[in-house]
Amino acid sequence: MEAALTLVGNGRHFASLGIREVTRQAEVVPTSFYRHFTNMDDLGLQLVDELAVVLRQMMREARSNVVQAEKLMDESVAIFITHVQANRNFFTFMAQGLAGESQAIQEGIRSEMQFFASELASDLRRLRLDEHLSDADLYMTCDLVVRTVAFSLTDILAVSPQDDEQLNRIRQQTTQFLRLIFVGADHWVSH
Amino acid sequence: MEAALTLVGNGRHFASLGIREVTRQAEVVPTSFYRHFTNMDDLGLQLVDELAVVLRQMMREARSNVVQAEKLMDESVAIFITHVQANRNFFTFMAQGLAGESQAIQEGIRSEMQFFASELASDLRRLRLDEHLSDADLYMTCDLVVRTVAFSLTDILAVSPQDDEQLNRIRQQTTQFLRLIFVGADHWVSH
DNA sequence: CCTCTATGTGCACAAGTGTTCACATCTTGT
DNA sequence: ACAAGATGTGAACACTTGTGCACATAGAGG
Repeated sequence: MEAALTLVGNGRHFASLGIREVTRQAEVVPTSFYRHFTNMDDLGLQLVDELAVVLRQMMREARSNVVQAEKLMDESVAIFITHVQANRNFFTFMAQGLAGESQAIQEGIRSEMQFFASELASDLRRLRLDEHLSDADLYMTCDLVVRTVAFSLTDILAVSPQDDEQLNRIRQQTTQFLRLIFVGADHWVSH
Repeated sequence: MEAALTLVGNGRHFASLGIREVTRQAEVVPTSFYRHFTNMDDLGLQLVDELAVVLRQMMREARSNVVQAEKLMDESVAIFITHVQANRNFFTFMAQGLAGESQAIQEGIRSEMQFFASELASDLRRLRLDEHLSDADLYMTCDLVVRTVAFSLTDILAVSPQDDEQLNRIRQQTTQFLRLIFVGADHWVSH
């Protein structure tokens, strides 16, 4: 799995990886592959499971680090970018999987994002923000937030990890997006 | 190119396609491939060029069909979904390319989206909507709109083309997203 | 009509691929 | 210490792959 991630991080697309290629990178004989996975899709699915762990760690850190609502967005986005940098290959795999060729992997990532959105909604409720929103409208807002951040993933991955200037631009842009969404949520009237 | 699109529409990922595979689908001998392209990346780039045409057609249709600002969003989203259905393979290719393995293809699609966003900004200016927004803020809003719609692409492509119920749900959801964004834009204060 | 260019073909080759099987080795619980 | 299960190995197989070459054909402009 680590070998596959390395290849993905090296510019390859997961869908184009072969068994022999992965085992070569893992410095293991091709036959060994079958001791752990039945095919590449299987490996991908297990990667999704590990991705879930990475995302939850990130969520935990965001929860404990965000103190006041004022800087909520700036800090969350900053934490997101930090985690993407620290797990670049994982997040590359995630970005690829969103439109990948395995429907199962796609669903896995998608459901992980939904989970993230509902957790975010709970958190906002707990912080007593956006109290005028119905549950459905709050969830919709969070869904849009998660999508926006997920999309900015492709921006982050497209620039070199050392290019702090560009990263800063992306960070500000993403924060602006979220700000815009929450201004919308503040003035939202259901119907 | 058509053969490649067919394979992509059949569930394959563009990055995993081989020359022989494509020529087989095109009912042509592998050697013929080299008469038109130097490698698969080259083919992909030409697909991006054609994608640009498809997108511009869609934009043109949206411009001519949207009459009053009231139903602007509903109609635009509806047109988008119609075009995705009519060019499913093209849009699947686009969704894949956003996190694909060819950096050139990625940039092509990305720049196409930017172009779309700036055209949208011009249109809104022309319709005298959101006049209180600075150019930069208006562009940011349009960028977010384009990203949101692009993301909903993955939703559309994930459901069967005949599943009208799900498609309707996606249509409504996307429209809600846009509505939320524009409510935000309405109350946006620059700083 | 005839030539030139674009496109398609058949064949060949070396290299890479997924998967199998029988056999070796390591790790772990008792 | 030892049995058992998990993991790794090497050789082998039938295919598929990308790409090069010499040759055929078709269509268009003079």
